[in-house]
Amino acid sequence: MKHCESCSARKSGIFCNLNKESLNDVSHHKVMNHYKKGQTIFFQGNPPMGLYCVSSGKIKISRSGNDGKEAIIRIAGPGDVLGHRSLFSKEKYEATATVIEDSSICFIEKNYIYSTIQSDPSVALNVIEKLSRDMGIAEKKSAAMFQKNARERLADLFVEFSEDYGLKVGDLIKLDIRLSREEIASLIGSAHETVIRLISEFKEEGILVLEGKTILVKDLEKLRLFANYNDQ
Amino acid sequence: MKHCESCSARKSGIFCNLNKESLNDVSHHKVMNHYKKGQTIFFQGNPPMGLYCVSSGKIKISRSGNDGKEAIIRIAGPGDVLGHRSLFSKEKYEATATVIEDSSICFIEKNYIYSTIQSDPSVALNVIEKLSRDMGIAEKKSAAMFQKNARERLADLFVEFSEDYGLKVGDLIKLDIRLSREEIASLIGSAHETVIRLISEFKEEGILVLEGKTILVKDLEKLRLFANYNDQ
DNA sequence: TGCAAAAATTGATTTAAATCATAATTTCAA
DNA sequence: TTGAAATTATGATTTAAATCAATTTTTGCA
Repeated sequence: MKHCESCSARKSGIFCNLNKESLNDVSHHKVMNHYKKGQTIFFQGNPPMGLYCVSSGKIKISRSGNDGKEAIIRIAGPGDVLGHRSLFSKEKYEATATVIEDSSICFIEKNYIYSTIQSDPSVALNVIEKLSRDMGIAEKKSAAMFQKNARERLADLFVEFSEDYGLKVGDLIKLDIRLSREEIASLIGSAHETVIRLISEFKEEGILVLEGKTILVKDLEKLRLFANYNDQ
Repeated sequence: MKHCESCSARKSGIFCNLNKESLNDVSHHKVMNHYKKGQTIFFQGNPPMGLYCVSSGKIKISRSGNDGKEAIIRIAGPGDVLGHRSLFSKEKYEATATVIEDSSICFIEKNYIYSTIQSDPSVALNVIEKLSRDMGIAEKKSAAMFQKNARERLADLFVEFSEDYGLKVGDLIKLDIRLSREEIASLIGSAHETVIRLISEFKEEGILVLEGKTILVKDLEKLRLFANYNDQ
């Protein structure tokens, strides 16, 4: 069994301030599961029984509309917590979590989470801080859907990906995340054909380089400019 | 000085579980201010010094895009807390809070908030629950911007207003909130002309009744249908 | 390895909603 | 009370992006 103490994802999680002893306690209350690409961790509509702590891999959190159109809320990676929102608001899951890259995810039981929050103010504060940050991101995204056009939203996403999943390859930044054009479209709220067209535009303009279907960023500054300003 | 114990807004706030003694303590650490319509409580970009607790009135929380286009994140009313998100995430305000109806708002200092959260787990849990609920609302809204058209989003908004600000007037529901068409447009992410056109369509279809510029809902069920209700 | 299914691409067409333009109505301060 | 400014309302025009359609490429599994 992998121990929390040695989990590379711990430093950014909600248990980051715990001492060795408390962390050991958490370790004994978690169960680690391994998921293959395509598997579902939880479904929209189900009741939460605890929370999930991502050790490795990538997961998409999505909501399906009544016409079947999927909207991807966010992508979660190592150190991220899943299902906490519904757990704490005492509602059913309002989104579905699907693994997009083989993942190792720890499950921690509801009761244990609540008792830890109540007994350790630092955990409570971490949860509050995390929720607040996520809230800011959600609000920003919601405003962007209205204030920015598809090109700006896509540039936004690629800037974000460069920061979160960017690997240096020569003077390029390789985006180490495999999403279909359809999924990218669901992230920025557009049709997949639009994403394809915009990607080839960015390629024409020397901002992106394509290597098969992986995307490499050639000119991050230009991308940032496109994401932030509205001049065309 | 108005005491928290007698504040009609308390029951829904983050201090709702406090005993008389603790509540008295909160009372002595707050300052109540009165704001006139149009005044600003805090500006996007400023650093938060504490949080605001709405006793009465209504406030709009908005973000301005780089082209000056305003997006209204939400409307806050009695019992709502403002500025907590930025306070807890230790970021600058990412939105501006403007009073749209004369309001009485209590300010509570940052340090006091933090010490209360750390000493009283029930307050921490209330904050966590509130943030989680708000987060769900924000995510739902963000998905709706993509999955629903302007008509559905406007119907959504009026259903929400019926629940939050609806007053029974005969067999109609009067929406007790005064927003310009422009502000309504900024709430659903559309142009104000679109809102005007949709409102008159709804009037034609016998769903809404206009009395001057106040809106009354005549057929809430039909409105719900139009909103394409998708709650869990 | 081959082949069917899925995904990506490109082009043509449509459409929802933005923008532009103008007029009517309301609001509010002098 | 009145007149200018703001808001609401309607119509015409434009446009960004969706949808539809057809082809090529990639993927994964039998």
